[in-house]
Amino acid sequence: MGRPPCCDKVGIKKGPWTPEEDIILVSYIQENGPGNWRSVPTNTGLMRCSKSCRLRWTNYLRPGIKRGNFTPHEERMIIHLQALLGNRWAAIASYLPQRTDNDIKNYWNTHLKKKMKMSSSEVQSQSSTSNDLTFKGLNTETSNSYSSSYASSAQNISRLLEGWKRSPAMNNTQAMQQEQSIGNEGFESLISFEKDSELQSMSMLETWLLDEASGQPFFSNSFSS
DNA sequence: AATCCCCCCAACCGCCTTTAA
DNA sequence: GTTAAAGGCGGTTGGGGGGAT
Repeated sequence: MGRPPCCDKVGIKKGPWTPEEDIILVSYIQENGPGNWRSVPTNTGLMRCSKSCRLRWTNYLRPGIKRGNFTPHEERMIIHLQALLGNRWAAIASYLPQRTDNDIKNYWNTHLKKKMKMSSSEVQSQSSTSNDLTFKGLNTETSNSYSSSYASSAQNISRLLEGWKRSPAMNNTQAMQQEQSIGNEGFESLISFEKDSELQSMSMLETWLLDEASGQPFFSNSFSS
């Protein structure tokens, strides 16, 4: 079976978008809203496939997208979320509403991956004497030992959390953060699961994320002394 | 000044999931 | 319940820009 790629159709344009195409797409979405991408090429006359239109909108044209350098805070969030969720860029992006999953993925692949590698090799040469590796790496620099031990437990947690429905209830702050309706991966739900020790770790991470969002490093308060 | 090399990122590809008929 | 189409996501690529030689 299988289905032919939508962009294989004859006459479909590929490659970089022109400003004219951008204008057409943006003005169409301003009038009709995003969604029903199938009808976009037909209704706009754009020689692009629906997928390409959606991607252009979500990754580039959508309002509220922050471009340019990542802040240290964003960087830390990405590192910790990647340790928690793995390469689930869309889920990670839901915690950084101003960034697209593509941006985060690119940033990870071009900057952070390298950084992590370097710091892991540094730590490997130092870590043989350290006993409390699990949270040491969370303090300022992320270490390999942190990411492997912490990630593995966190990934188990995320597996436990699979199938969670996004919480319909959202407080004001979260609602603001979710202005593009990317989705809430379960902040509130996380906090309500306190029994399981692994889930307690999860809550700690969530607390950290919330603290990070308000500019207060959680782990430096909790673990550095 | 010319060429090479590397990095970055926008966009594409292919697979999986969801939805609708 | 089945199937086809659309939507969504993560991995990958390729072209452009900029620094190094």
